[in-house]
Amino acid sequence: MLHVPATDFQLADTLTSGQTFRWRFKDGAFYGLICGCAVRVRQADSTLTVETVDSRLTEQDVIRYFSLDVDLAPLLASIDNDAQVHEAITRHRGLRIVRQDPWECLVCFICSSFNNIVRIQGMIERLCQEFGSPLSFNGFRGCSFPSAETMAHVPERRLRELGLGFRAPYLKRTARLVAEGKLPFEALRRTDYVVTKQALLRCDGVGDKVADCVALFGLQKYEAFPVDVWIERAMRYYFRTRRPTRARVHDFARRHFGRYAGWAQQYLYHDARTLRRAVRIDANLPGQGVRGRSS
DNA sequence: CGCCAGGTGCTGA
DNA sequence: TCAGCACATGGC
Repeated sequence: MLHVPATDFQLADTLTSGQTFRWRFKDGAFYGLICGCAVRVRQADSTLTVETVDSRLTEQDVIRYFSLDVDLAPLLASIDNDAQVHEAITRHRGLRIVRQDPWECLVCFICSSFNNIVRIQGMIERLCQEFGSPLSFNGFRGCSFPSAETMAHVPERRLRELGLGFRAPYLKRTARLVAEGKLPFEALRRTDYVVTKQALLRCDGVGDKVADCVALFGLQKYEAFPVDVWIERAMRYYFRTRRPTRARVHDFARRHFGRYAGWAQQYLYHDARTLRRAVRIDANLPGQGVRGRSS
């Protein structure tokens, strides 16, 4: 059991903001994997409690995964450039971009195209149960994420049987590319955003939006600004006259928000979705109801 | 039944 | 460069 100091951090906002797909909330805690170790995580004030039976997990792993080493105040100040993003920051302050495994991140966001989050989660979970290794913990049955080598050898038909649809051939070809070492994640982590994005775009099933997600969530390219339907809607705020095409939105956002545009994107995205969801009932997620508004 | 979901690849001006 | 379309699947 690890107790990790976590100031200026909101676990629930972070794990329900759509950047990850495998965390599950149950009985007051989040169940998932950090660095391949099955964990149960909960937050009380400024302390994170991480339970695990895997002795390999260190406090440093947790700090790194949740980006607790990032000084949030100056970062948020740098993107706090208009009333809309200011509201989003105020409502969800403490939301952080996590550091995901780039391969897992790539697969998840290839699955995300033309899809909804609930179904993406199901697809990923079936993929792990079928081709990952079992990892149980406190009655929580988890699975490791299948390697690129494993997925490169799975027949496309088997992927389709998991409900992956037209993404099956994309995943298969991308897995082969990664297994052959033609997408060197660790090298990309050290290079700049433009080169990284170019490399990601060579994968099948990866366009501008997915490449930006992997660059942002998997490789910490904080300038990356993924533009999906939700962000497109939120960005109409800045486009009173011209029609906000995705290319124009992307260009504008990187100029308007600067080096940490990706963080602005995540706050805007999460805020837009929680506002929409506030009128529905969603008992699966904590703190996602009507919050911070009086009427 | 129609519409929507964290889009991408392909085609034709 | 850019609009128009097909693409699997499930929830509402």
